[in-house]
Amino acid sequence: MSTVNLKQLAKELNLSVSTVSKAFKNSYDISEATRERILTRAKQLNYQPNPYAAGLRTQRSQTIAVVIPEIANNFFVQAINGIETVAQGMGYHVMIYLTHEDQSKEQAFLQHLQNGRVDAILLSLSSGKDHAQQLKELQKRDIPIVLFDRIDTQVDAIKIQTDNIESSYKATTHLIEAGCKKIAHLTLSEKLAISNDRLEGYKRALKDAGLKFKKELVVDCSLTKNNEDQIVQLLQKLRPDGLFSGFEKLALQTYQVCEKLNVNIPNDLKLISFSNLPIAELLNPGLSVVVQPAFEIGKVAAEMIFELLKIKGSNRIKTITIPSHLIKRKSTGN
Amino acid sequence: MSTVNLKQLAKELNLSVSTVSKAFKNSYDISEATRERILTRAKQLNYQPNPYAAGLRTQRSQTIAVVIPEIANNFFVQAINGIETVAQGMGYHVMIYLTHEDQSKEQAFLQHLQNGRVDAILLSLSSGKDHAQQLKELQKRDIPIVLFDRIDTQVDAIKIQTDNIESSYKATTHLIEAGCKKIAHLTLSEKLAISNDRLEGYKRALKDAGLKFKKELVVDCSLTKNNEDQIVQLLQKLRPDGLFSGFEKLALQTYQVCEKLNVNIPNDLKLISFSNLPIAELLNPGLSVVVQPAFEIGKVAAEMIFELLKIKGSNRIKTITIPSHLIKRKSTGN
DNA sequence: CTGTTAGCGCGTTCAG
DNA sequence: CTGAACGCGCTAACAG
Repeated sequence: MSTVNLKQLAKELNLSVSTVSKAFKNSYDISEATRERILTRAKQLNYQPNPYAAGLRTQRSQTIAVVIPEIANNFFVQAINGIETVAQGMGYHVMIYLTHEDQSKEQAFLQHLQNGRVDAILLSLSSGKDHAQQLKELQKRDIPIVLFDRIDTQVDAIKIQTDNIESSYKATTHLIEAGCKKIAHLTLSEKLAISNDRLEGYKRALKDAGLKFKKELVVDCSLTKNNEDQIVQLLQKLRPDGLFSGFEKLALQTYQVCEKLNVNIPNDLKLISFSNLPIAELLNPGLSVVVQPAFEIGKVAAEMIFELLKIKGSNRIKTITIPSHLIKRKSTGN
Repeated sequence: MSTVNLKQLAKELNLSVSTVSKAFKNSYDISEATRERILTRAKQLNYQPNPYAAGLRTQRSQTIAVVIPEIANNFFVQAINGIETVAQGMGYHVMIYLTHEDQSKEQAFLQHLQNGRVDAILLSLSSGKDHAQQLKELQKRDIPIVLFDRIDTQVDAIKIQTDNIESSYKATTHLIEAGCKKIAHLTLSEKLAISNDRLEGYKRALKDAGLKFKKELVVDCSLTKNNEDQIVQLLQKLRPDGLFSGFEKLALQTYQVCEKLNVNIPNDLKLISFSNLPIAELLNPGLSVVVQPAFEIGKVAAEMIFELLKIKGSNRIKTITIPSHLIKRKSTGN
């Protein structure tokens, strides 16, 4: 705790608290001379106004919360980067809450954060069941929420996402063009819009290419914790020649499985995945990737938050979509 | 802001504020009956005590700050994970501040954070010049600081790090055992203890193996932003057969350069690096890695913070070292 | 231009 | 067992 406070500083200067206080805010209303004097002494004593006391008065914490499923995920890392950049520019502070894909924890956070600790919440949903109900509760309060990436279509809130359907369509088409006839798809929870959209893009691409959609080629990896087994099953029993993973983590697990099973990438299996691994296109031989504009999404989401904080109330619902980037890898392509 | 406050809740119940307040803290001193009544009604109205008002009274924010150079770095991500885990368990909140390797920004944060916004600071230094002076200033205040990973030997504070010298020794020795005769080393700022230690381990390994240390084989990548050029120079002019990178980012850049220059890893160049990339040993063919116990370091650092917060004042300086893990890659090894 | 006063929402003596 | 009253550090009328 800052040891010197407003009262002490005022006494030092033989001024009243309000005068000193105003010297920091209203540049007018205070003579330049005394203002100078106050600021100098304040610097000397290293006076730091207590933000919470100020916030108590102004009803603002200058803080936003970022609630995300996990942080060991390059998408979220880059998103945080974007968020933090914007927040820093606005003089705001960023709190991080990790739900670890635990929906009850997510709910607890959101509930708790209604207490005024933060002015707004940036939320990316955990892969649990429908969040609509719980989010509607929060909509009633006046604390703004912006959903990003892992959104829920049912909820009326601002949403920032990427073009999941289109990107998935392109990714799947990429595999088809590379000669794949039997393309598997790895996905997370069916309850997430993001999963459904990616599945949808995959389906459409198959359809447009005249390939049949087979349900058994789609593996939902959210239910069990042991996704590896599911992937092993998929590869061994169905022997797909292409695989489109909707999520980086699942692609990485696929790599591991392939190594174990002696499945050669890209000869035996061509792989493409959503991923924000640093220079993924370099490190992953044979892996084409769909790179989400994570930093941008974070940035835009944060900007929306600050817009909302200014125009409190004008909560026109809108969804912003920022396209992803498909990076093709030669070795997959032939 | 939580719409219902203590006063309103008290009025609802025909009780005084203090009674209600005590119902939440002192389980004694309040009859079980009224306590029950209060808690139920509180839940109904979704009463959330304002943490800042409470903190104003108790002089605690229940918040810790994590000040780090960057977040697009797997070490820091995992460290945050560890920190957040511990903090969450303690009911604490975590604020993130990214200095982007900008020392003036770092200083500004540390300065600013003296205002009571956080109870303690977890700090990993940016790669600037000596931090000793600036940190000593902060030592005078009563806000605890724990340094982790990127520490400064000059400062009297608790420090959590890994066994940089030993790990680097092992890593370099690994290259030597793989037959390398001319081993380069990539490092960051000389001002960071971590860089020096890693360099030191490298030197010792060379010495013990009877290899001469050559200054030109060591590239300090902190000064210029275009590290790639430096690496290109190194590889083209000196043609090392082994390379030990002290930092993940530099190893990744080396990969890129090698691809451009058509240098084959591991045939032409054997590579080993500190890295916390997810399953780095899988994704990076030919790359042996030194994996830092990032999560553990974060956890221990956070635990130290909470110990400090309890035993305020007893700031016995100590350094905790947690060993890294060397993962050898067959392809490097022969 | 400066000072007085009254809260922001909560915790905490101290009476009763 | 309960309530009245004060103060945490600061802002914002309102006076002067």
